[in-house]
Amino acid sequence: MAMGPSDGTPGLGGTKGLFSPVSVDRISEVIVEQVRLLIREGKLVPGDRLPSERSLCEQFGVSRVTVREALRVLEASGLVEIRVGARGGAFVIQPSSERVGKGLAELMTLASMTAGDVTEARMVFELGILPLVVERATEEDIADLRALVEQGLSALESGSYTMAMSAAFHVRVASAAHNPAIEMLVQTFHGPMLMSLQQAHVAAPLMGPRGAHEHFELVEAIEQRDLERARGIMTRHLQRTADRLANYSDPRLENPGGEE
Amino acid sequence: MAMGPSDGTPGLGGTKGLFSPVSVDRISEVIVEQVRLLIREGKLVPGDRLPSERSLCEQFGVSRVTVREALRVLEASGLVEIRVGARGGAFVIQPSSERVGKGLAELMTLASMTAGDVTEARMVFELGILPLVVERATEEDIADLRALVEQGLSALESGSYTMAMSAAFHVRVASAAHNPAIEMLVQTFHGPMLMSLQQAHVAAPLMGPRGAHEHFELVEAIEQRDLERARGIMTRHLQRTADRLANYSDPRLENPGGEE
DNA sequence: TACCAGGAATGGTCTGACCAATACGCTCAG
DNA sequence: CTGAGCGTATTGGTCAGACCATTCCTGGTA
Repeated sequence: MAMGPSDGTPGLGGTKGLFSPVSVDRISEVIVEQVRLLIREGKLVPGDRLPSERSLCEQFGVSRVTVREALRVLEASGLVEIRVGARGGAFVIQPSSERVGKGLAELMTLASMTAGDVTEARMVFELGILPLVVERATEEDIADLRALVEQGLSALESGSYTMAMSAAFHVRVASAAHNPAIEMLVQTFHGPMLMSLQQAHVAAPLMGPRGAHEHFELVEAIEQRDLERARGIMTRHLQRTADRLANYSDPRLENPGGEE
Repeated sequence: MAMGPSDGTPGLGGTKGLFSPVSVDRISEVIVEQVRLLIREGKLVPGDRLPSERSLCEQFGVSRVTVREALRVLEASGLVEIRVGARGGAFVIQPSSERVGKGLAELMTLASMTAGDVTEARMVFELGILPLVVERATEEDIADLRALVEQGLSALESGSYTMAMSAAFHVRVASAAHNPAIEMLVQTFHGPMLMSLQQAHVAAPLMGPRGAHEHFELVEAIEQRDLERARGIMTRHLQRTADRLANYSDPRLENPGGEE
């Protein structure tokens, strides 16, 4: 008999008469908010499993549809991961820098930003963190960077160099600053960058032997803790990227085709 | 009679035998991807209205539940906005810097970042953009900033100064760089910052008359296109914030209570 | 002309069912 | 006793049809 939210018991037991806001809208949103809060408070930590959908229905006093919509939102927000089958369910996950950056990249792609905007912001940031990187890079960081350079060089020879490889290098450099916020942001920058460049099929021209060699030199400078040299190399490297990008008529990211 | 996805017609007409990937999972995800693509391609632009749920059901050949789950994901991703009532439906929205920053702030809050991490990244960025700001700030920018400073001063007198006001000032400064990517990032930084600070009830001590005066001076420096002075002021300003933050035992953002 | 009531469009929710994927445990053969 | 294999229970994914709440528009009435 489909009791709607109009009768006395809208589902969330105990809300008789003392609603806090005006919110009568969207029960699923209330559920989302509750779970979000539990996660933020640490009552739910990554790895924890939420009750099954059917169980949540009972606890919240709502139908399965509503619970499922809430779970969809939580999943889309990157807070939980849903697995099917027995012992499945919604598991709280650790929002990794990678995951976060990816979601943001999606939105940046759609925002009103030009490739030039992104490049400019990138220059500010990647140059700004160099002091930190030069100061804090560990041997492991440098070893990883060397490996990436090697990998890049051989890929370049075989003609299989991709923008993703360049992005990986820059992100790894940033991670040597040993600051999660910085790492995430650099990662974020490369998302929309990649999309734009790959769609325009300009990966190869952007990264010639010269670029690869600059990567090599940069690692060297970092290893020698030579900030000025590192800064010089990075400036040249990014500036060249910016210049080449400009030659592609600076297409808006959300419309890689360009139409002028 | 509830035809499941097991019979010959799993819903999305025309997929007989030529699936591209292995993806048979989650029909709603396919719908999300289609809409996402349409938006990215510009076939759907902000303001456009998607067909009604019932109409989408027919077009996709799926049930309303499935369509609704897809819409939930799109909504959570900040791509559409859903309005009820006649002439309602799902409307494509322009992903504003504000909206994007908010979503990211949520995730940053949960990621493993300390307030110190965020502050450090903020220093790198806000200092790095100063040259752009000093160069590009328009009269309108400066007028806005002056207004914000005024507002801050009077709020300070009446004891009603909030961190949100400080955040608004810094974001407005960043927007004077006239680069959407930069503006969004600064906005993003202030999200988790605010949460952390407000929960710790340290808004007031962080922003005394001295901080307000620094805001004033900064605007002045920008107006005079005096990069060095602006840089000096900003450095002092942020450094002081960082120092005070450190006194609060650098609590992890996701656990403002601190437990050491 | 101005206002208000009714209707139509649309999202929000409910119910109850079935299918698909998965993991656990039991049975039976070796 | 051990291992392989097959059920079976659990759980998410989907469907169908229904009703309610909100909102806008239209047409009738004062």
